[in-house]
Amino acid sequence: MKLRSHCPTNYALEHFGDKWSLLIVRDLMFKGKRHYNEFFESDERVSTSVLGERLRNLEAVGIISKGEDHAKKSRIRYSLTEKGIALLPLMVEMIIWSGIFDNKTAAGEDFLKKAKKNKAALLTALHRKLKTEHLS
Amino acid sequence: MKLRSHCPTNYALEHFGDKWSLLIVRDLMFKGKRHYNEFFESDERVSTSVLGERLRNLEAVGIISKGEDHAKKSRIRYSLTEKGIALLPLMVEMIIWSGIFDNKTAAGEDFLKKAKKNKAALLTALHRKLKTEHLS
DNA sequence: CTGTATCCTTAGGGATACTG
DNA sequence: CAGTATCCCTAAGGATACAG
Repeated sequence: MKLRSHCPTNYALEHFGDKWSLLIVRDLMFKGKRHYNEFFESDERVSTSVLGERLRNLEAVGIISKGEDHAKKSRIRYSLTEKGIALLPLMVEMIIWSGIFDNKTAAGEDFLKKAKKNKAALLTALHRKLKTEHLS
Repeated sequence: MKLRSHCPTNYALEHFGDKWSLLIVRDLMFKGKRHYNEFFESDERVSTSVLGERLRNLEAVGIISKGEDHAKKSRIRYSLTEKGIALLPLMVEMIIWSGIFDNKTAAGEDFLKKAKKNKAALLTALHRKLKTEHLS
């Protein structure tokens, strides 16, 4: 990966600075989705070519990993890596920011209330959950 | 602004989900830059056309605002709006994340240490500073 | 089910010149 | 100084078909 600069903001943007990558992270992190077809069916209507490319890229930069589903070996299951799980605080801040400024997003009221009341506790709980579910 | 969905993650991505917008926010937020030529001179080497388009867009979505420089009325000065300043926690989390995983970024050691030691205090201090400097 | 491959169209972006 | 306008090329993305 050749970076435009070594600024930390830029480092992050070169990893996931596009309109699709973090939607996959969101699906893995908050929606319990783990399979290709589940990502494909998300509301934003990604195309197969874009989805394939983003999955490949996220794996290449170490944010997600692929493994076979233990229930059905022909089925591939995606997981967040440690690097991916570490995006949790960033994702939560994104949700909070949108919650403040998007008056149309009624969804997630409960989440926002929790985040406002005790953010640290919410992060700890989610972090533990992700670790047990995604790190083998 | 026509959104692909009303998911909060998507709302945020539709605002600044590209490789350039948050670099401008970074310059305003952490580098004290306020003018066109200063953004243009940043390390990532943005082109004039892209810079112009991004400034226009960030203003259109309410993250930055334009005003004339009180020192020199022909000079335009950019400011973060309240909506832009509210991106502070998100930006800080981005920097922390990159600080963990980018071993080449030695810069900002001091910032990272402070963020780890007492994040809330750092945020409060920066937030106050931004409010006094950007909100007239 | 989990993807690739292909085709085609559109959007992003670099370089440069130019304007108030 | 603070941009816009233009040109041109490449990258991104949608649609569809196909493969293991």
